[in-house]
Amino acid sequence: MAKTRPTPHCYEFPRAALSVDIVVFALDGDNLKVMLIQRGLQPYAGQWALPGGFVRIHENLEQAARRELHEETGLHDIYLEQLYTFGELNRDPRERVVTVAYYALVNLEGHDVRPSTDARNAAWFSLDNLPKLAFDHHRIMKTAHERLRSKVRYQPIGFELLPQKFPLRKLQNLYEVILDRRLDKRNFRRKMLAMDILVELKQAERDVAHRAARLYRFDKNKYDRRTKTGFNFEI
Amino acid sequence: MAKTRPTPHCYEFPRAALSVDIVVFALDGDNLKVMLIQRGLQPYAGQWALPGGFVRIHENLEQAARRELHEETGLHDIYLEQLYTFGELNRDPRERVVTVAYYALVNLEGHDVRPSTDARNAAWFSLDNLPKLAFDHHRIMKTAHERLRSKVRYQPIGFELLPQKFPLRKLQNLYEVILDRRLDKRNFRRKMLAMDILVELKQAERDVAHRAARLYRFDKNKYDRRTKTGFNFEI
DNA sequence: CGCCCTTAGTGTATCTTCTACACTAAGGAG
DNA sequence: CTCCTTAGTGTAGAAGATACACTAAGGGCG
Repeated sequence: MAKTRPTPHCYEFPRAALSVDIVVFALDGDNLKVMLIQRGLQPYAGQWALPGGFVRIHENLEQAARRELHEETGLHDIYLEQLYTFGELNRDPRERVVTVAYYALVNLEGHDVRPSTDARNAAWFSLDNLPKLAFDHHRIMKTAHERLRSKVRYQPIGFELLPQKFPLRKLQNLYEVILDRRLDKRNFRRKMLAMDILVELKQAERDVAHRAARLYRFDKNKYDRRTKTGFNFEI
Repeated sequence: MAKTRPTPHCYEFPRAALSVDIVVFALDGDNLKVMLIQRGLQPYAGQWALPGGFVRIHENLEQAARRELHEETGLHDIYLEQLYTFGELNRDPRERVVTVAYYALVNLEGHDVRPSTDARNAAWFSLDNLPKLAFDHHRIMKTAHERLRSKVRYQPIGFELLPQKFPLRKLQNLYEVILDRRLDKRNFRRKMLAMDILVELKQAERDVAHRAARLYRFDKNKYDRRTKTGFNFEI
C-alpha cells in the first residue's frame, strides 16, 4: 500500500480531496472541553486545528474519522456521529478540500487520553477559551457545539461524557454546563428518575469530603425498550 | 471550460468522486411525494433514482445541489438543506463515490414543476408507493423522511410545502400527513395561532363547495423576532 | 470527640399546558 | 330552500412544569 513514490491517479475531471475532521468534546468539571492538535506542517503550521485528515480510498467515512482520531489523539471506541459536510471553495488554501465533520463524546476519566502521542502536540481547550483555529475549523466547532446543545436535550447522549457510574449531581452538572443554565435539583432528579432509564447502584461515591452520593448508571437496554413503546427522552 | 476531450487530472493518491443527491418532498393532498428521475445511463439504466450528479470543482456543495436540481427537474429557488453524507465503499458499482445528500421542500402549486425537462423522465411518487431505487437511494430517502418527520416538529419548515397563502386546515393536514397521526382541530388552531407567527389575511379560499376558510401566511420576520426572545416553535 | 462544612436527598402547592370533546355558522350544489 | 360539507369556536379536567427550604450524612479539623 505505502510506496515511497506513489504512482499518480488520473481522472477525466478534476476532483476535490476528501477529508474528515472531528470535534471531540469532554467534560471537565464546569468546563466543556475540546481536543485540538497543533499543526506541524503548512498550511497553518503551528496553529491549532481539529484532529482529522484525508479519507483513504478503501475506508468509509466513519472508519477514516476513527483512524485519524486514534492516530492523532489515542482515542478509540468512543461515541462518534456525523455532523455536517463543509465544502466551501476556499476553505483550504492548497486546493479544493471537502471535509466531512464528525463530533465525538468522551469521558475524561474512563479513557486513556494521551493527547501527545505520535509526536504531535495535542491538548484540551475550554470551549470559551479557544485559540485561533486553522482553516474553517472555528465554524465547524461552532456547528458542533450547537448540535451538541440541541441534541443533548432529546437524546441520551450526555451519558457518553460521564464515567459509567456517576452520581446524579454530575449528570445535572453536565446539562447545566452544556445548556448553560441552572436547573432545579429536585425537579431534575424527579424527572430523570421518572424516565426509568437509570439503574440505582449499591455503591456510593468515595473520597469526597461530604456526604457521599449514590451512584447510578444509564441502562441502554431499558432505554431502547422504553423508546419502542413511544417514550421520548427529554430534558 | 467544456472540452470535447478533457485533459486528465492526476493526483498523488486515489480520490473518491463526489456527488450530491436531493430528496425533493412535496405535499399532494393526503400524500407526501418525492421526485424521482429515471436513469438513462448505466449503471441502473432504466431504474428510478434521486436527482443528483457530480460536484464540479468550482462550485460549492449547495450550488451543485441547486444546479443538478434545476437541470433535472426545473426546480429553483426552493428550500434546501443538507441531510447527511453517505460514503460506504460500494455504494456505486463503478468506483468510489461519496455523496452529500440534501433534502428539498416545494409546494406543488407555487412552483412550475416540469418533471420532464431536459429529455429526462421525471415523476412524483408517493412515499408509500416507491419503485425500487438505484444505488443506496432507498436508504437516503429513508434518512430524509426521518429527518423531515423530526425536524418539522420544532422548526417552521412545513410552510415550505404549502403555497404562501393557506387555510389552517391545510396546515393541520400537512402535519397529520408528515407525523402520520390525527391532530385535534381546536387544539391545533389554538396552539398555532398562540405562537403568533401567522398573519391572518383578509382573503378567503375560493371555488370550494363549502364554507370558505380564511387564509393565513407564515410571517418569517415575526418568527425570527420571537425566536430571539427565547420562543421555540413546537408542534 | 464534637463541631463545622459541604453536599445528598426529599415534598408540596401553584401555575401552565395538554387533552378530550360537540355544536353552530357559512357557503355552494342541486 | 334544502342538503351537504367544512369553518370556526370554549371549557373542564388531567398532566406536567415550576418554584421553593429544610434535614441527613459524612469527612475534616481543632
